[in-house]
Amino acid sequence: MSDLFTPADFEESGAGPLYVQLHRLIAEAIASGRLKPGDSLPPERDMAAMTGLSRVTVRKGVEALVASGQLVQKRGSGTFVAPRVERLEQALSLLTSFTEDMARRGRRVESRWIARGLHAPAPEEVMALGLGAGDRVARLERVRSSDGVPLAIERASLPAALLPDPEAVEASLYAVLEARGSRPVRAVQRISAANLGPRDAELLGVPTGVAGLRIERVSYLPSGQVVEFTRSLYRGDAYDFAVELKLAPQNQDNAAERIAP
Amino acid sequence: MSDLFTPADFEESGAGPLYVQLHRLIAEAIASGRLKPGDSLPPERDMAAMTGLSRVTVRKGVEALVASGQLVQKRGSGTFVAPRVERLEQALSLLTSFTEDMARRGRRVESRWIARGLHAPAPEEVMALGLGAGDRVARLERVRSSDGVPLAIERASLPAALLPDPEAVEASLYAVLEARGSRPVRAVQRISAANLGPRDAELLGVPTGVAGLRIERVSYLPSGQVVEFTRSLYRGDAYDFAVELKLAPQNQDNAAERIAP
DNA sequence: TAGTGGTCTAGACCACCAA
DNA sequence: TGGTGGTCTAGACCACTAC
Repeated sequence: MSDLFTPADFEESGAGPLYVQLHRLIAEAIASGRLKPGDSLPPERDMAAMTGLSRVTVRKGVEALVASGQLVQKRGSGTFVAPRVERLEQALSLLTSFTEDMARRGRRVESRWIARGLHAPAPEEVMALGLGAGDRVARLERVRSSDGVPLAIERASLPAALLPDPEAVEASLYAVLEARGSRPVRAVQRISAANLGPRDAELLGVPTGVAGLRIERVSYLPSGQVVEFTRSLYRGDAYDFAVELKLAPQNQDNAAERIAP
Repeated sequence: MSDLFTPADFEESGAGPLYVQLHRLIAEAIASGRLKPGDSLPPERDMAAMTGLSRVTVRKGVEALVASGQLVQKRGSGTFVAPRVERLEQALSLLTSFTEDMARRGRRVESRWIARGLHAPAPEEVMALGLGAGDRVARLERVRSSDGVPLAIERASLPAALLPDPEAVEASLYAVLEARGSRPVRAVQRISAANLGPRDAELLGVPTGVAGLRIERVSYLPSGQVVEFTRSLYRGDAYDFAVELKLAPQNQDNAAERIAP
């Protein structure tokens, strides 16, 4: 490992800014398997000496690899190749709760509550939930983990009429809704990607800037009333969403047209 | 705008590293509307003087906002609040091509070809396409844009038997497949998020590290043969995928079980 | 040409971890 | 206690843009 960055190697490593060259050198070492998960990199000061760069430049070269989750830095300890994270796959075409979904594949689910209570609704919530004047909203915010690994942040808003006592929700929101006879039967989700901000990244235990999957879900009762408006952030490196597509039908009365006319 | 960063403001701006404080200050100014799209920030050297920080620290504070697309930096010109990018929404439950999808909402589509040809398959392609010994693979790599804005990178692999002449593909791959009588009727997609590497970021005209939506699609003929194996990267800030969910049925023979048993 | 962001340096101090 | 990463500085040169 100490022969990773001889000054000679570094000279030949191609064009571009020095920190990009270093980034490429390390990324290739990981991709080729010369650096394996759990391996440690030389200390930053050593890498600087070996390459002839300043420590600031070395850190800049390493930065993107840390941000993308390929390297892990531990203060006081060192820089390591990240362990392989097992990707979980979730089927997108079914309306299930996180708890149910994990249970189905035999995983324990832990929830850490960040906030739980009744509030005056934000304008966004009034819109999404179709609230009237004076209506209150139940908010649930928690970090979902499986086997000790944080996987997602979930921020749910429901009309207080449907969930007057948010404190009653323990593991599964849908279980509580089911008991109250207001389990949703239909939902529309929007999926996009975003870099995690400092707060969200800390909640998920990853560096700021890592790519996350952002999912907005609006769920409906059979009557058409909105049950929940949930914004979730999943770790991009730990989650896959899978969906099956069918050939676009010619008739106009299908789900897609309702979603994106 | 020049009163954004008085030393006084900065003193009160709370705890944490200095660059985080600066980041928060700017982020709040954008969120609150005090900084609007198109507005310019003071030059880095000026911000350093106004806050009492070094320029390196100012750059570090701005960095995350540039990576997440909220700010745009132009060498020789300045730092600006990013224009609002109109988010496009794509329905996930239908099997349509990019070209058809855009046409349906009245948008022009441009494709820039990066590569197009017949090759010996990579192991990954042999697996996904179910190729036999000696089979060749047609590869199509292009950047998809709409109204001049790059939206996605598309890397498609097909059995050469189904597409012996990749050069024949112009705008729509599915149109060519349709003409050859081998248009897919079913597909399975996997969606995740990833930070864009330098190469992909450059193709999409965004900074390295921005969050992108990564989509892997495998499409099938009615016979069950695989038609295409496509890996796409969408700009996370420009694309939403929408999908409608239904209540999970109790029977075991449904799409989700086939996708994620 | 003057001003901007992009890169890079040498050196410093701190917080944290492991022996 | 010694070594690690985390933060920060003052100053330099370059490439590019706008005038």
